[in-house]
Amino acid sequence: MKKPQTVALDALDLKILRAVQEDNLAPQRVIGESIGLSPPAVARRLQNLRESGVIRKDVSVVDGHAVGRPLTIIAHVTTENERLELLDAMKERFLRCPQIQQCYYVTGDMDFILIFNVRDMAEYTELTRALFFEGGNVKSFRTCVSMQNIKTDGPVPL
Amino acid sequence: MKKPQTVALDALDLKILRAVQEDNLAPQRVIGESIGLSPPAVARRLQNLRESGVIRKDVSVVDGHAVGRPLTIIAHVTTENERLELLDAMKERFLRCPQIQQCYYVTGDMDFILIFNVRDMAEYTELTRALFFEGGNVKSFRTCVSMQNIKTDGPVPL
DNA sequence: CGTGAAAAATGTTTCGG
DNA sequence: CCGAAACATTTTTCACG
Repeated sequence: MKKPQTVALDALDLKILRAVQEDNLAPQRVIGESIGLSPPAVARRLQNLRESGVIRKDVSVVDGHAVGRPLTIIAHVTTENERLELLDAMKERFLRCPQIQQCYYVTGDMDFILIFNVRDMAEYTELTRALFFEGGNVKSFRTCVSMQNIKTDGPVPL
Repeated sequence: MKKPQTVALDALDLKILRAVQEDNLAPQRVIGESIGLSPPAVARRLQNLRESGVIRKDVSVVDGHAVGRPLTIIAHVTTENERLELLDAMKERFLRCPQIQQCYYVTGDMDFILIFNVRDMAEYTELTRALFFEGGNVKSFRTCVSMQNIKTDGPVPL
């Protein structure tokens, strides 16, 4: 699974990507029919797209509410010190935390933006203790609770 | 595809969910072996999980860099007026915008948090014009550019 | 509810254009 | 690089414990 910066993608590849971003369990025959290509051709292109890393992975999307984790929380974290080792340590900590679904290192005065998926407020509070207070190198953080997840995991626009 | 609030999930269902959140193309035989279950048993459980909406969808995850959309931008939007119709109109606008990958309606003084996936800054600037300035009902907004996507699309913790 | 073996569908490989 | 046919795997169905 290499990661070349640019892979040549023609119009057919884009159509395939659009299709599998909606449903990657659709038979290649169905995908092929919708874009005018035979199943083997679709298979070959999909294999290339996966091996070249254009398709990073193939997953089921699980509903948080249905599995007892209804809360989405967005946290903004500003760091105390921006020394590289300290930042890397923070990234590692965020990466390891299963309740952190997404983590971005951003410009501006909020250095990290984190998106949590938790059972309830108590679980989040406990996490902030471990991650922000005892974790170190956190100057301040701000918490936003999502009242409505309007859109989640949208496809990459093509 | 119903959406009951709570579905009874036993330990085996959770193991299956953990597996397909990593790779939903893995043969049911492989999943079954890793948790001590026969392929048909895995199949039935997966079908139930999909029909009950616990598994919302099955998708390929596409690398934004590889398809010419390397920029991730987080925008915080505060609304002018919180009348329901106006908020709904905004949600609709954000939903329809393909470059908006995620949209949350949150507590606090930032009413919306948006995550964009765009080609370059010019595209984002153009979008802000259409969505925020000409769109109406936006009091102010703040832009954060992601310098590093530490973690994206993590699994729901189980 | 899980198991095991047939049947149907899907995915893969081969080969000729 | 595509497509048609042969081939291998997987998914599904069904009878049974």
